[in-house]
Amino acid sequence: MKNAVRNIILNAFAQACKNGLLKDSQIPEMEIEVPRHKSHGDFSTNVAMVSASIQKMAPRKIAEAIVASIHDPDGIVEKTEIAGPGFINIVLKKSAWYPILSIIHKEDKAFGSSEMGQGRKVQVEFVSANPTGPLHIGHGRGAAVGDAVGNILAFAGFDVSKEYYINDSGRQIRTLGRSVWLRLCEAAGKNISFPDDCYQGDYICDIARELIGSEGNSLLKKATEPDAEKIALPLESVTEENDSSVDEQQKADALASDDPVALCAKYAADKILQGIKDDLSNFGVTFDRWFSEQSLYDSGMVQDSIKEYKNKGVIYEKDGALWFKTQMYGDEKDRVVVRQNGLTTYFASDIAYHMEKFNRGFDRVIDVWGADHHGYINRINASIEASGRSREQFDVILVQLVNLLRAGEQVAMSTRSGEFVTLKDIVDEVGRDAARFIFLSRSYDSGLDFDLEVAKQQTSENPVYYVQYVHARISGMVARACEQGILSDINALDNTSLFEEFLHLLVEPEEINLIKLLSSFSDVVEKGALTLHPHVLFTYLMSLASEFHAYYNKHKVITDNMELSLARLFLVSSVKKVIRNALGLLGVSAPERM
RNA sequence: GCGCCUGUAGCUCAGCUGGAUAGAGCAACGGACUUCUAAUCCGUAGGCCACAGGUUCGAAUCCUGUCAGGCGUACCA
Repeated sequence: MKNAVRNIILNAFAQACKNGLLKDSQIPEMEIEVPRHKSHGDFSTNVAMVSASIQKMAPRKIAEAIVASIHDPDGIVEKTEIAGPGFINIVLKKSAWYPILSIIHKEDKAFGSSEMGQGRKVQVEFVSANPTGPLHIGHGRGAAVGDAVGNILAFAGFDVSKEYYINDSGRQIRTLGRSVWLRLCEAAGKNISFPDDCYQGDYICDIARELIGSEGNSLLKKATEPDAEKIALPLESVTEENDSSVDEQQKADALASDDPVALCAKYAADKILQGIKDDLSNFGVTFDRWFSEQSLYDSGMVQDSIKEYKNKGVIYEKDGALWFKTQMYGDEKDRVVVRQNGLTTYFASDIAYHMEKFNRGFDRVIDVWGADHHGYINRINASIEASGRSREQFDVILVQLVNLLRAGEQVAMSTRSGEFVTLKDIVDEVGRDAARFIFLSRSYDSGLDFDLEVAKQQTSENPVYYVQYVHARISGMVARACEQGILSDINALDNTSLFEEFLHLLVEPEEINLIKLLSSFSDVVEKGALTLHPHVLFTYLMSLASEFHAYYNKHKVITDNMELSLARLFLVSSVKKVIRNALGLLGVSAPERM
């Protein structure tokens, strides 16, 4: 609808030029917006004001010229007015809105989608938590955001691929192996002192016990050998002993198959990763690809990319280490890619990974990170720019922290001690829908208070029910209409021509407001895709639900008046479809019954 | 010190690619169920949009500075 109005204005502008009412045919960036106040019409444009300097005319004069030249072949404009400093306000006829309802029914699950992305390939990488422990609440927010952003972009016409990057290489995996091995030695009856830098959580002990069970005696036997616990060395020590060099893959030594610590690492990482996959799947999040960091080493991609950047002169040697000239691209200082001891840094594989992403043909790459990683942005930006890609092709979504509360009281969490509330705990306690909806209720630029008690409540304090209730209510109404024979069956609503002749009976302000809101859904999706901010859909859903509840309380849909009932059923059924589509983008279900 | 995010109603936050009279939920107060689901609705009250300058026809929105909070600032991941 907004586009229809835009065309009318653009045509009027051109016509006004042709008639000599305007001097210059140039149209600057202008806006067609839905005004805050209903008294300002259905749409409003600032085109006259922004053209003032080009036309060298007073805004109101320009507005008059445009309004005088408006041609409205479809007869959708009720009236126009010039207001304030030069706004052109446009009021549409009620009849202009009705066709939206048929469009919603015809397009159904595709209503609101667009071709904005023109099929461009976009990758959204999110969660990507290290497989060294279960997902916690922060990962949950990242998962909800990444998944929703991906859904929205896909709906807006991008070719989206969702990806999880598995950090299955390097130091932290070695540490995981050490942690498990030490717990295993402990279980074998040894008295060990568990280092601070190892993973403290109970799940490590569980894995150690499992490992004893599945691997039988061989591991247990090794664990009882004298000094068994002493082989639990950090990655640096292992590689130093083996006189590792830059060209060697750091993982090869650390995960040698005859090393019990390496065996523990492999087992534990697989186990934990499987848990992560299960938790995400329970949370309704699926990925198109799980990408292994180790595979970048195995394929030689890491070394290749280092070589390539060396050739370009952006990687250089200093103090026995290799540095990337990130400072040249706006970072505070240059960053190390390969350390003195020959081990690559995390940055090295990230350079390779991002290079690989673009090599796979993505036009655009979006990373979703926890806000505590923001210091990393400049680095990755530098590597992408140095490879000749445009900065526009890469976005980082920084998701701010989640503050977990229970009935207003902060829940103490410490990853260090291993005492934290996992995503699984939260989903088990409050449910998937409530969790996802709350995660997406606010802009990820802001910190989020997540109160477990509120999320669990089935009251108006909990927004997810407010919206889902609309969907369930309408389902109930449609079912009743079928029982009463007003509709032959649920599918009767798909036959739009049966209803169109009665739509003129929809004259109540609440009805027109609802239709207007429905018609703006595609604008909301577009805004979400443009800004990469899913919470705009949350806000939209809340206003749509609110408008519906108000309507419901004031007017009966099913009445003795058959024709009016049909028209209203067609309206509420449209609301139902849009609610379902919008909730779907956020990964929240739309129940038929509550 | 430097960098990123945030500062809007009592609380939690929308609004920020500049627009006309500042929005919602919760909390508070007063109302509405012989009714298609009261998990709902209607009404009242609540604001120097952190502060100070600037840009312009117009600033919560953009720029600069100040203050406050969170996070970051490794040859860690």
